[in-house]
Amino acid sequence: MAESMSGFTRSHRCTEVLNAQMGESVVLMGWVNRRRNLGSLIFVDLRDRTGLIQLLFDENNIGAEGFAKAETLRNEFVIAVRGLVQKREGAVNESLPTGEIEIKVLELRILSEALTPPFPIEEDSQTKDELRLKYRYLDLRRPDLQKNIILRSRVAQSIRNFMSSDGFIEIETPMLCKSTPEGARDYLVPSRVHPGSCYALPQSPQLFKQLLMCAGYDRYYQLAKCFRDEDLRADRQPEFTQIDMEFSFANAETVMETNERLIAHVFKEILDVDVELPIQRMTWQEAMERFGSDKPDTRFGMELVDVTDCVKGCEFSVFANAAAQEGSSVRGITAKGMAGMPRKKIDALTDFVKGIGAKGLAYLGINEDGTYKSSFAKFMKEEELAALAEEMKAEKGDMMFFAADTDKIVFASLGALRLELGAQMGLIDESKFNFLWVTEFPLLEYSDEQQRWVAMHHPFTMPLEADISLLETEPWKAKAAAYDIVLNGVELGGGSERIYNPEIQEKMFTALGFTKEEAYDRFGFLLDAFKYGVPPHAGLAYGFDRLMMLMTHAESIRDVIAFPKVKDASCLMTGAPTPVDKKQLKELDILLAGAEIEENE
RNA sequence: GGCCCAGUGGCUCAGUUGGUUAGAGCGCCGCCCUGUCACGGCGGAGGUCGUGAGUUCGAGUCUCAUCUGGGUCGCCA
Repeated sequence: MAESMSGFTRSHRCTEVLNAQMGESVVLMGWVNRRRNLGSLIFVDLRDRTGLIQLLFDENNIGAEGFAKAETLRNEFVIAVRGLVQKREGAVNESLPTGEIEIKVLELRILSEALTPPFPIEEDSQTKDELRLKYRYLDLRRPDLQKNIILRSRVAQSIRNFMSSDGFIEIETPMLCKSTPEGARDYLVPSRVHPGSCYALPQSPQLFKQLLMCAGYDRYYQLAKCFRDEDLRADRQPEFTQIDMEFSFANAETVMETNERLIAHVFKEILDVDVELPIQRMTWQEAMERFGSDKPDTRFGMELVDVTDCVKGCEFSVFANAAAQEGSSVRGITAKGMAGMPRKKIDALTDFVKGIGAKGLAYLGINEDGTYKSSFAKFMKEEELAALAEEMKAEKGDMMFFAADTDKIVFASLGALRLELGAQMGLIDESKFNFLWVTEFPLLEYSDEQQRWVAMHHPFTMPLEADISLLETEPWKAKAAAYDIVLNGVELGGGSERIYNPEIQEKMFTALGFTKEEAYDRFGFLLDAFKYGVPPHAGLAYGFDRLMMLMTHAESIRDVIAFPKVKDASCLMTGAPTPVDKKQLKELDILLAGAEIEENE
């Protein structure tokens, strides 16, 4: 039987009692975290979002009736107590901030009883995600998750404070937008008033923020909800939050400089971490050559080495063929001290890179006695192997791995292998925050699916000034005035200078294979806007969830989002998405393939 | 869409080469206990092994299919 809290006003949260005087009367409310019944003494750890405090129930204080009620308390009951703050008579609990004090309870109200939870409400949950997400409201009671969610709020506040004081205006942009087939798949929202037509949920506020620049708001930012109907990953949800910003009369330099100050501000304020400024910069080309990735984890070395020249004309045809072909190469990485790696493990790594797209993995280990252990040594001369080892800077006891294929596959497989080995060998210092700007991305990339060149970033990305002329001749060689911010090998965010010159924009559309009509059909409102006076502008957007994941050292993005979705984009708690009422569909004038159709209704 | 991993009392797991009544810890229920804090002691309930089919004298264990969750490739301008 639930009791009323009438007459009770909470005086403190649990750990806030530390601010109270000894002997002071307090009123606390919260959840029963654990009870310890000693017979005629009952201890209860009361929990709220601030932590725990011990309650003492003694018949001498609370009376027979109150004590009998205390005996019925179970985990997760919601209770209110009135009592006195006192020093503990027994031992101090060193592991609690409130470990020296307790509340001598004089009055107890049971505000809400609780079923036994389906899994323990405790830190470092071992429970399967499936169950945690079904009962997310219970999962969210766990202290580590509460810590993440509360930290997220603090980070958001810190960002807002910085942006506001740096002259940015927070502006909301629409959730119901125009669908544009470029980019990720849209979530569509059918229109009732316009049968057959749909809104799209925004993949990002990109076009709106550019229009805000046209409108003269100069510096905009927003914590924007974004939606992409693509498959999920450990760091990808179908709906997520961007820290989105745009600057007028600014170039990449200004954007990067401002964001370095933002990052330093947030990391100092929230984590007391000093981010060394300026943040290191690296061109896309350099990132690929050295790390095989456009988002390198610079917390450890094991960089890629190009040995194409070294193996040209050797007898090992896999190497020789790749070395001879334009756009292909042979590259390697050296795993220090791993020459003794068992064959089984090498095979596992080979399977690993095959999963990335490589055809195989060549290895060359130098045993302590100077002999080789290798998948290809028999095809090569002793001096060729020695030259290869020297190029790789490998010594006795080291293991080298090589990939020979198109550059794209070589980079992808060695980049992934490097991360895998780095993790396996324990080379990664998890306490580090290594930021990095990756600049000068290619403007275009080839889409195998669409059989054409598409914008790597988006179609409004400005080419580097020196490359503008390439747009009409060899657009695939053009580089973009785009930049990504990378943290510990995770793409935190990206941005670019935008095209504001209609002639360049037209060339860009041409390079992408759009006719002028198609371009106007999709983006006419933006192109029109640019005719009425547009400032040069540039911007950036971060994945806020990813930022939080890294700041909290969470393993999954789900651990920093209150109500995340699972792999197939459904919500295990609410069951969304669900079939909808036929009446709703009828109003929207839509037929769904999966829905039952009954004509005579 | 492909590949990989997992699914055994409420939770987390063990379960040997297929072989009697499927185990443990925690939790839960009951009794006892005045200084516990992962309280302690005694007793108890609770699972047919995700689902379906197959192989077999016999399946938690082997095979196939399927469902659920996780990871990853494709995808994510």
